[in-house]
Amino acid sequence: AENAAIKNNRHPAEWTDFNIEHMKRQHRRMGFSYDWSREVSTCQPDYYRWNQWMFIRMAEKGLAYRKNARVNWCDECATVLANEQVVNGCCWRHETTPVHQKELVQWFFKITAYADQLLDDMKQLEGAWPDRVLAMQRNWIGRSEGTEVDFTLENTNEKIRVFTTRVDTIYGATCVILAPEHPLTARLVSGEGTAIVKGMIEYLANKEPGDIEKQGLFTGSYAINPYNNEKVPIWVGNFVLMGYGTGAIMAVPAHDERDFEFCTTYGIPITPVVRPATGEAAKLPFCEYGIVENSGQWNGLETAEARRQMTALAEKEGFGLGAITFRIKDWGVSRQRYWGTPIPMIHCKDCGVVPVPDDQLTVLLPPNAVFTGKGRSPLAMLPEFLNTTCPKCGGPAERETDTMDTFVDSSWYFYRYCDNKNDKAPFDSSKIAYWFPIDQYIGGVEHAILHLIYSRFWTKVMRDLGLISNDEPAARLFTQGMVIKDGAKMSKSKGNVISADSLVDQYGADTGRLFELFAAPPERDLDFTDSGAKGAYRFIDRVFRFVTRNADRATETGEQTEADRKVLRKLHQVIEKITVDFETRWHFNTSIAAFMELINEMYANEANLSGPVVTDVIERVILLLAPFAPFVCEEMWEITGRTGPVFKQTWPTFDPELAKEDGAEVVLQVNGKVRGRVTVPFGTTRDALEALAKQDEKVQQFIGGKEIVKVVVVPDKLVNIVVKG
RNA sequence: GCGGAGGUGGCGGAAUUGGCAGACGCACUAGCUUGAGGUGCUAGCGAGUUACAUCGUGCGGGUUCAAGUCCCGCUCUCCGCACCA
Repeated sequence: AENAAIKNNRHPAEWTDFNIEHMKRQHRRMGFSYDWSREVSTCQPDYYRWNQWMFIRMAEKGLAYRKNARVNWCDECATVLANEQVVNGCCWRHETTPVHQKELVQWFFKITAYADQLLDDMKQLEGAWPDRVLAMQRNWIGRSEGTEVDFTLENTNEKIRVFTTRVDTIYGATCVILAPEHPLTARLVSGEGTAIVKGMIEYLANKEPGDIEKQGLFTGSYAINPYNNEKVPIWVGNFVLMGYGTGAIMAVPAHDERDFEFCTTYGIPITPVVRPATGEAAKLPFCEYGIVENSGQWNGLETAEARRQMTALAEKEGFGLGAITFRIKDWGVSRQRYWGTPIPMIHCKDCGVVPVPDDQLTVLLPPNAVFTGKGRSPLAMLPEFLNTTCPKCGGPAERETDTMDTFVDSSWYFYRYCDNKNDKAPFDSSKIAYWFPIDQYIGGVEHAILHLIYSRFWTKVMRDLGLISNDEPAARLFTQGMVIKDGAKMSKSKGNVISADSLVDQYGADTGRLFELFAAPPERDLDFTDSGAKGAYRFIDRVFRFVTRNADRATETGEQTEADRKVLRKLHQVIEKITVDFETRWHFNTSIAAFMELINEMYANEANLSGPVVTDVIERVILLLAPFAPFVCEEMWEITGRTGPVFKQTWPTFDPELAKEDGAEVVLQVNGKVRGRVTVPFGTTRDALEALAKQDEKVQQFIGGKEIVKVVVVPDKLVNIVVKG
């Protein structure tokens, strides 16, 4: 079949299946034992075992724990989702299915304990990870420094703790606002109010984030400001988040836009307490920073200083403290799915939650699960899985039926890769010390706050467990762009997907590869166009034609020609360029452009090339193109009588002498404008260049009768004559 | 609103260290080849001009012999987050 294809001069595009078979054959010939039918998967039972082992170690340290929580729930998946897996209020796997809240007992990883480290260690990643990924993580972790202050519920000793970053504006606080879910809300509000609060919660749950209208309800109660003992009304506000800070805020309408909006809506007074610093214009309508006023003993202080001093007072008097709040929450890892690592915990009536002993791992998934897509996890419906005995007391007990989020697998699979046959431990630490951190990690930006934050967390946990010594999983990160079609990200719901299969059917896999690499540098999104793919197809054809019709010229004799020298020079320049592109910046689009220039040069000189040179050039051309279009290169390699697979050959080297141009082309400028050019031997002296420039006819036209102010000479590059008048 | 990345021909993009703007490709135009062309080849292709001068990298300034590249100010586009107190 191979030979028939060549004889019939079949087009490369038709070779796809044929070539896959061919590659397999090559592999067998070379004695590779890779089993093409088997996919590598992280979800192997031995991997479950080490996930479970890790989970138990984390539980021992309090880093894995169980609590009752309001969690995100996707009806489509019939499972819980982590906060990171909620995108625009919808499930990350079902972009149009809104997530809603459910109250459940769930397992969590204490990623919040590492919030500061995740933030601080970004210093190690600066410049080596893309800025936008670091920015997204910083934003997601959401550290903010502020003060917690206790207001007192009027006529009681009960404290209402609020979190603020601007305690310096507390004299301007004209009300305290509670989140609808705040425990105090239920106690202060009764009758009709209860229904209103319930309405607020429902309103929030069903509203797209971004266009939520502020709703408020006066509780009828008042709170005392500990700084000035003034009483302010207590409200409930739908825009106050229970999950952030303390779930209660003080509103300073004069200096905060959101508070202003709320207070003007409900007729709550506005008291300014900050004026602009001297010499600074008032920033309207909100003066955020400046000098404190209307604030008793603090008047005249700069806002930042007031903040420090007032926090210190709160700590001294015991009604508050400096506090750091994070936006990131603990990672909910329980899933009510069948797939995923079973959580290795046992619930005993008497002993509580007991981990499965190490020597009883792996807890395997039962093979006979029934999938209803409803109710409890499939595991909970199987008595043979569910019912067990307590490892501690031997009494009857139930297994945990939740499985782990599959992001657990991806958080450390690359460590297991280094020692994947180890059945004594997750891995041998010395092997990790050899390989880690990963020199270069490549992936999509969509994982910025999912996989890329989880794996950083997991690395720190394993380090603290004494398993590894690196702080970060990957020294460098590269995020590739997406394929865009008709101005939009390819997605099934938009129906604008170009499948790899159809591209392969139409043009062949090499064309698809070459087009993708040529259309844009890899970090950028690339626009798919059919004509662009056609261009790549045409180019491969062009290379193929040249190679096949010059394939058997090796035995020709003859002198080296001028054409030979030209083509060889270009060849060596291009080898250098592609080599450097590969080793440094990965701008394969420019590599391919250079390669195209080489092919153009070969076509232009084809008639005058000598046999030995053209044979030599063809060999290296195939080697150079192979990374971009491997299938057709394997074919050309065989057609031209060469043996062994291309991918086992060594990369061509370049000879700087052959790559060198005959001379330097020097640009002649007058007042920075190009007026001529000369070709000179490399290393021509400054004086000689200046003289040459002044002799140039065109240059003389422009300097004639004018005073030469200055002459700038850059050897081998340019001469710029500056004239006046 | 906050954060990040960008703006170069009709289009995708190149210019890596401040030194010829527009490499390479697509599209387009003309010609050749062909029985035919969804093939191949040759030439042209930023604007303007008969030609030259000239103008030209989002806009306005600046530094420099020289700026797409450096500095200051603005603007628009895309992406992420967003009532985070």
